[in-house]
Amino acid sequence: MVTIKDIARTLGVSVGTVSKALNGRDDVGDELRARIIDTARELRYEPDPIARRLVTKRSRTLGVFMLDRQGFGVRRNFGWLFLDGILRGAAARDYDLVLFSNTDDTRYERSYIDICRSRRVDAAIIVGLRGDDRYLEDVLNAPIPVALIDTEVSGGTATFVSSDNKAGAALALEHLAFLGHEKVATLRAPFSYPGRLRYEAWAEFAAARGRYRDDYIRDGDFTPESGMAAAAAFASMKDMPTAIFAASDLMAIGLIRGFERLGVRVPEDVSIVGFDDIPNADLVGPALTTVAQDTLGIGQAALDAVLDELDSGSRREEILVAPRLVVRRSCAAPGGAPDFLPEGSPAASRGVRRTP
Amino acid sequence: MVTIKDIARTLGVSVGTVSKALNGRDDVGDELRARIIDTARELRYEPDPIARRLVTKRSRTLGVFMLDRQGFGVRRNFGWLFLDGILRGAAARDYDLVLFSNTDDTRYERSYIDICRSRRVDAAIIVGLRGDDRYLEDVLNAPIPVALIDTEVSGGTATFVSSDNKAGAALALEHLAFLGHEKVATLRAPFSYPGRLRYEAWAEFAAARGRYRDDYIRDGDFTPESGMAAAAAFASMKDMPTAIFAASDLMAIGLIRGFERLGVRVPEDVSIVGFDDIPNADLVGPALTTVAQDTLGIGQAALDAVLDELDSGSRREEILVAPRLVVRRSCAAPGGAPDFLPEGSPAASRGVRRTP
DNA sequence: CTGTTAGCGCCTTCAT
DNA sequence: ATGAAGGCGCTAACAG
Repeated sequence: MVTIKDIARTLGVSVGTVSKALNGRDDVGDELRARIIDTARELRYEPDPIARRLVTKRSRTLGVFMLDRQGFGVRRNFGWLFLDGILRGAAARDYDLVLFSNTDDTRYERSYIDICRSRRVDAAIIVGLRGDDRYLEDVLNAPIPVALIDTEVSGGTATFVSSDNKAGAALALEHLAFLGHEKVATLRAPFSYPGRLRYEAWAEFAAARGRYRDDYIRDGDFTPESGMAAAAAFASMKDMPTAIFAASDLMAIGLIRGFERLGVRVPEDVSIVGFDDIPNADLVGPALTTVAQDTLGIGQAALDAVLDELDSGSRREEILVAPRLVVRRSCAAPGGAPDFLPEGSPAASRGVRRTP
Repeated sequence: MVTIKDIARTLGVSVGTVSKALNGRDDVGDELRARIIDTARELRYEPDPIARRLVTKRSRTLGVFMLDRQGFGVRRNFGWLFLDGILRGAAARDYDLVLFSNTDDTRYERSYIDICRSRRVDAAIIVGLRGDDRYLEDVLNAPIPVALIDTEVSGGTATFVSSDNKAGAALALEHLAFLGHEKVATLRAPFSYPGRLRYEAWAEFAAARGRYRDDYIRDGDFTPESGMAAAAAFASMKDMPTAIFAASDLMAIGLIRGFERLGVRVPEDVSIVGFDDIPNADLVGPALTTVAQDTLGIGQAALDAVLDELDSGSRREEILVAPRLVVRRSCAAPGGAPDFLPEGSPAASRGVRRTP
């Protein structure tokens, strides 16, 4: 490992001068600076980040916490998708990421913020924090910048980042309306915060068109099983809806599987639209039309939020990232005509994406 | 931030003694040690990892590289699933993980090993390294312990960790045989190393039973599209196979979608078995029977490998982790009877798992 | 057993 | 414009 001391010695100057030259300070002669930079390159000098952060007190490192009490892991926890955006943003701004997860309880014994303190990370991004978390207080009063993604809580000194759930639901509902659906039901997930927002959008949309009906509301718990149960319930109605807005893809797929089992065709007999755009949602038969969360954008927004706060001290309360509609094959016009999306669709004008 | 200096001062002892006491060295009086530990706790002292690693030259930190030239990200890159096991193992052994990914090229300008050196990480786990990687040489000659997961290369000083692909394929083929299939084709992916192994298992299995046929081999590239193309090819055969072993789930699902479009029913007319158990493979219709990679076990094995090498200096060349068969609904007996798995199935005796 | 001394590699006053 | 010196927080000899 070559150090500034080495380059100082080979040039017969002092380490202080080398440090200044390398850090672009203006109190060093132009000619000397050039020589210093040259030999630094020749010697393949690399500043030691450890030593630097010991004196600067900043680590250029972020803590990322993937909270996952159910132990779903990368495989089944949507929150991991935000990591793409976080990683991309961190790389762009030259920060390192240290990753924590509480799938087991090993590190759950300490508050996330405590972990941050002991690791000397500059800021934290926490995915999936829940309202009853034992360290909630700590997080909301953290002394470092914190962004919360995919969370049911907000407030405190943290920045709340999420999809614009109501806008996203509106996208789906407008699409169904545009296809000609008037009898649009919802499978909601009222126990969760985003679930409630998505439901509210449905309720407002239905009410605005005079189409609000209590019996077009079913409750699920985000699982495919709850979707299958709801399919049976909807199928047994005398006045069955022609389209269903599910508050999550998993439930939407459950609806599809449930209808399939009952001989109800999707999309010919009933259109289904989901929310999230989970991995491989395009591979279930029929490929799912859904509201895609901009996971990349959310991750990046969270990262930018904490780093901006670090740089400028200015904190954002809340960042809502626009989702977009992904039109695939689980929705059709009520008659059973193939799905289509002509110019002028209200959804299209607000960020629709069409995939084969 | 309270330092050892603080606790030394409040106790009227020297920092050296405090350091020793806190690090469990035996050359310090029991009574003094107790008092030191007590006041350390009272002062809520936290050792500064930065300062420590500057002097010890060890960071208790691992570098994890998710290589992903296609930019698939968490959403579509199977390799991310290994992170669960890596995280779990790291938490258990009290190591931190710093995560890198090359979805963009920002950090791709430097060798992964270089990045490790500059970050002073103790060891590295690299997921998805390819044979034509520009830094291959560097990786194979790394001065720190390295584990390679889900990779086409091996050799050098790195530990190679992967699923036992041939054993996994055999599991699938034995299952098909047990169901009564004699005309078993394969959709292979010969351009990849695991793909070749899976194919070899098919070829050996077929040959051993006198059932090897060139026209039961089709080539794909791991995409659903290649599966759909293969479905068309198989469907047009005069002597169509009754079962197909696909070298990946994505291709298996492509086969299903392709057959669906052609009116060939799965599993009534043809059974499909995949490999990997990608997320939501249980949600495609019909739920996919497949060989599940033990992603958790692989991640943990890789982590243990590098840490063991760090501790003991003993390196493993290769670690093969046993996959298991997951029986779902895409396979049936040739006649079209519902799929079943009675006691005594050869697959069952070697780690089958049945899911609804 | 305990204290003293020297750094680890870098940055930053403060002199010169 | 350059150099010398001190220190970030900790560990590791080496003395006593």
